[in-house]
Amino acid sequence: MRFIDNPFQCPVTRTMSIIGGKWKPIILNCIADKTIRFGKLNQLMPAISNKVLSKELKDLETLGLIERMEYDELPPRVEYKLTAAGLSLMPVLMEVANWGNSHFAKSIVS
Amino acid sequence: MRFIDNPFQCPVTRTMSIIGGKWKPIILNCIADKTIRFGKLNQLMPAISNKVLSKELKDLETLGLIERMEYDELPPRVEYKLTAAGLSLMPVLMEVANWGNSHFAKSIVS
DNA sequence: CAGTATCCCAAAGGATACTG
DNA sequence: CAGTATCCTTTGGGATACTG
Repeated sequence: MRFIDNPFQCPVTRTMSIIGGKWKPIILNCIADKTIRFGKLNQLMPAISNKVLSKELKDLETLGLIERMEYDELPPRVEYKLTAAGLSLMPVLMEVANWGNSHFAKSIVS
Repeated sequence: MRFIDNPFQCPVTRTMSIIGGKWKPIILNCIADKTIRFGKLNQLMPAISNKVLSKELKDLETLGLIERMEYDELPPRVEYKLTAAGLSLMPVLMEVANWGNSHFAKSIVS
């Protein structure tokens, strides 16, 4: 129980540091089982700023949850997709979503 | 898929706003199936400041995840325990922890 | 098209001292 | 004992303009 001294040794906290941000779960959900381009992601999430989207994608790549594929074309093309690790997160996100739905269903706008 | 415009309509994001903080999952875990006093929690988590602990507890109470019981004694005694909703979160936290353990096991100090 | 660069703001969290 | 009050630093995120 050492994480009581240092929360970042707690597996929950470490996972949260990955998916706990405002946009990361949504980005993962937008990628899902597709390969998708930067611009398409931006279009799916009009409220995210350019800077934040690119930073989040970098984070996710560094964590090994998504793969970035750059094609040598003009205009440039970059595609993202989930890695096996990224895919393995999806069921966890579903559990989290299920809890959110069953306990705060009133405020949902679908 | 409206949450793409407003992440707080996303059930994952809403759940994260509850358990995504630095301390809330740890607090819930420290309470677990016990009733526990403020001072005891502070002692279990020496790294959390007084102010933050009391704020987090208030948040969790407002959310209906814990119950606060105040006894009219001197010195004062206050005890906290999980509500049914709070308990229902524990399996979700376990899933999250399991993922964290299986994907980042190297950095764990137990 | 897929980003950077720059500047800015709000919110989270922390340290310390104090109180009914 | 169980908190408040005050002040401060850090972090996350956003707006906008620019570029290879």
